[in-house]
Amino acid sequence: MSIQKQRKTPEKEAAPRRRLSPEARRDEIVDAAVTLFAETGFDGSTRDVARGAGITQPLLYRYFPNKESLIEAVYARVFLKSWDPAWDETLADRSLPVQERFQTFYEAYTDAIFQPVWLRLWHFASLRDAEVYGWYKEVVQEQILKPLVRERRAELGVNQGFQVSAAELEAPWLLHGGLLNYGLRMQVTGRADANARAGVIRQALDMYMLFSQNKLSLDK
Amino acid sequence: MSIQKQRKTPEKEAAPRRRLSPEARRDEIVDAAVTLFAETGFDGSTRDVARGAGITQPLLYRYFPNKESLIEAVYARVFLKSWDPAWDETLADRSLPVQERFQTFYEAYTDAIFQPVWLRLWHFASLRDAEVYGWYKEVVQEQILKPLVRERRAELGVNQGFQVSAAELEAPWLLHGGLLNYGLRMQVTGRADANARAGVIRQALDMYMLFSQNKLSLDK
DNA sequence: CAATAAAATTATCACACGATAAATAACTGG
DNA sequence: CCAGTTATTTATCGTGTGATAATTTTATTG
Repeated sequence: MSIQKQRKTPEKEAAPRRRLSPEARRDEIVDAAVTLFAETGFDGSTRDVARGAGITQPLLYRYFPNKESLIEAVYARVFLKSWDPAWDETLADRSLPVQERFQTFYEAYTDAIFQPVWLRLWHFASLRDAEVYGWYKEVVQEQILKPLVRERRAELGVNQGFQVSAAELEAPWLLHGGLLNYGLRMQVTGRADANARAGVIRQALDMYMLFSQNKLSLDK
Repeated sequence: MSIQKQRKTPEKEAAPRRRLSPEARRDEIVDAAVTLFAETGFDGSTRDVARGAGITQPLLYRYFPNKESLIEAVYARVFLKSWDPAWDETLADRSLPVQERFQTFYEAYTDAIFQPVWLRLWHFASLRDAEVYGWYKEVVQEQILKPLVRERRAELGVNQGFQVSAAELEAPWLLHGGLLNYGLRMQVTGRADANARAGVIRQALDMYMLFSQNKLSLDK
């Protein structure tokens, strides 16, 4: 729909540039593929990818044996780089309240993933093979939700060891899923307000803090 | 992947049946399209739809002017019938506590939509045009979330009139979105346990009841 | 039972797609 | 500045797709 026939200059059609290093060219192809696939899904054509990268379509096959391997390169580009190692430290910093730490984290995290490219590619990928979803589920659970439960326990003075049960993860999953769904809703309806986002995150954390306090005081 | 070359009987290939009423044939085509598109997305071919319906591909064009109109028929079939009018009464029955009413409702509702066909088609549709998503958002907000806020207010003895502000909808949206996300997670990972589902719904409603009580008592 | 309306099939078109082979042009080392 | 390497393009193949026209088959009815 928004892809056009490539008309860089109205007159001269010929593209002047050529002969990049293999690494640079490969990067450009993946860039173009990310952009296209985020719009159209993975059924976007290799010709359109090539057009986006400013090359001819057969050249693509010098860098990727087939379309599937290009798709895998797109996965790697978008999903693997979406976790910032600094976040682990943010979450573990016990000089601040849990709510404050996770507020900071979730604002940064959603800043990274609440973007059309990430959200749409993630959905397209989840629908086409369960592996990507399984990988994402694992990351969220181990890097975000389990730390949340453990840190909250510590804050409330309850020591149940390092293990986190599936039952304890349900509430965090509900809120994390709610935030993800919020991101999709904002993206589809076109609105994307950072202030409102911070408010929703705050409310989600409010709910968890209240719930966990209530739950743990009842268990005593 | 699971679509095969149609081999009803190993020997006799010819399909004996023909000549249905236009309404019946149309229904069969839409059925087949729903099944196929839920698997492959809307890029599933008209030939595979026809094969699933046991007819030849050009016949499809006697009932639908083009593929797009077939897709719209699929929307109508799957999404429009997904609301049971009896649910409105369930939600309004003030002889029961709000939590109990919405527990009953959400178990029935998720029973209807936590199915591969609904969830996958909904995601495919949301990704391909925002209109479907907008329609769904409206239904959820007006039929489920606003009633939830109003009924909860009444239960807590707070009267703020009929209007429900966007701010008040945030918490319900978080939990509803969390449930939707839970459905997707269960579907992708292959697990679908009705007991576990009821438990998650209960927990979501617990969280909302606790949160709304806390919020409204602070506002007083 | 022949005549007729229309449901269904056969045959086919034009085009877009993924992929391959051969030809060309740009950079590099001597 | 020439030769060799290789990045890039041109040309093309086979297949699958959405869609249309012409033909055949089925059921109904006078």
